[in-house]
Amino acid sequence: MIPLTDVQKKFILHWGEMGTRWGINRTVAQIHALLYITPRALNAEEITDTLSVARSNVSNSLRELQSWGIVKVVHVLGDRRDHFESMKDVWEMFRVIMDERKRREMDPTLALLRECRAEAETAKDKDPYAVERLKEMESFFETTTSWYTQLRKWPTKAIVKFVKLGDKAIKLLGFG
Amino acid sequence: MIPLTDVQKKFILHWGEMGTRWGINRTVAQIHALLYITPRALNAEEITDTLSVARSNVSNSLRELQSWGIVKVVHVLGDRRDHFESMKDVWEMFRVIMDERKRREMDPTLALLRECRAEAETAKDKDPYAVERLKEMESFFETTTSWYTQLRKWPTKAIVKFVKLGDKAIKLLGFG
DNA sequence: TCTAAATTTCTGTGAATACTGAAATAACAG
DNA sequence: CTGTTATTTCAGTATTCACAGAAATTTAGA
Repeated sequence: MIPLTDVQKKFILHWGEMGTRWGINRTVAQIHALLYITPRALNAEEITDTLSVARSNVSNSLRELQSWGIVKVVHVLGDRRDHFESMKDVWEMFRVIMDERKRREMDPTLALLRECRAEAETAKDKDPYAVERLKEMESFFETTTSWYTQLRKWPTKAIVKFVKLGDKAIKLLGFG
Repeated sequence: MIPLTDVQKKFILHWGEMGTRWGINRTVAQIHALLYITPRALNAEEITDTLSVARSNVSNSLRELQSWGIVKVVHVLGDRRDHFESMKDVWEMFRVIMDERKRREMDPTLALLRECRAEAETAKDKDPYAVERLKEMESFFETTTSWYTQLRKWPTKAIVKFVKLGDKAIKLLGFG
């Protein structure tokens, strides 16, 4: 059992709430926060005791976090148990999360929109308005996902620089 | 009751599922999809019948959508009832949604991170590791929210152009 | 001011989800 | 091979969330 400072508790609780608002299980998010804010890798029982949740719940939540790719198993010499640690580079972490969400949610949505539009265009009971709306939605998802694909290749430093440019970037790139 | 084509049904159902994955109530998302794909404004009863959900559910969901700012009340001459229509410009719609999520979730998170860091730095039981992690998280949220604030001012066309530049933008801006 | 329509509020119910604890399985040391 | 520890699976339970339907309130025309 890891003794938590008030600050750590506050952070973990908030992260859990944030999770729920973005469709991520509260415990999953809390475990992630705990591993992120803790200097060393923890084993499942330490997590169980620290957060007061069932061992099996921890097991499943850890699997979930691993499937996202933001938590990894590590081993400690002389200890049979699995230990878990979170990715620590925040930028990389959110890149990984975004990649997953793109793969799991954006890509299928784009596929569905294309499918819908194709069907709407060939259907007997024509609905030109729906076709139009679907087209626009499709084009939005196309543009943003492709944008993300480009942007994710940028090194963190380039992004930070780009941000600092602010409005100036529009002019520099020649989009008046 | 609005007769829905298969395509419309498919789109509405998918949108509902997408909603749940992003922490948005299924019915709320479905109503939004319905209003988006429908050419004219609908009254609450039409929505009730079309989606087969309770009148009260529609009422609450519509209030939620209005609080987000993506659905508006309109009136039809000679009809007392409120009619509802969705914003149709997809880019503007997502800008509005992002603004709200920033306001509701990002800004408070950033505030909490600052608070945590301040407390962690002055606490008796020093935890330099936590301070470090909180700092990095804070800086990430600062950078991304400020980035978003800049970017949301860009006209849609500029964003599309920017996307099409792809990797070239890095060179053009001089971030090698 | 009265009445009827429209809308919202509220409370109980149902469904989905999260969670626990026991049992089963796997991994390992002796 | 055997006993022990670690981990996962699974079935039942609890909690949360979504929803329906009734009741209350508001709105506006007569």
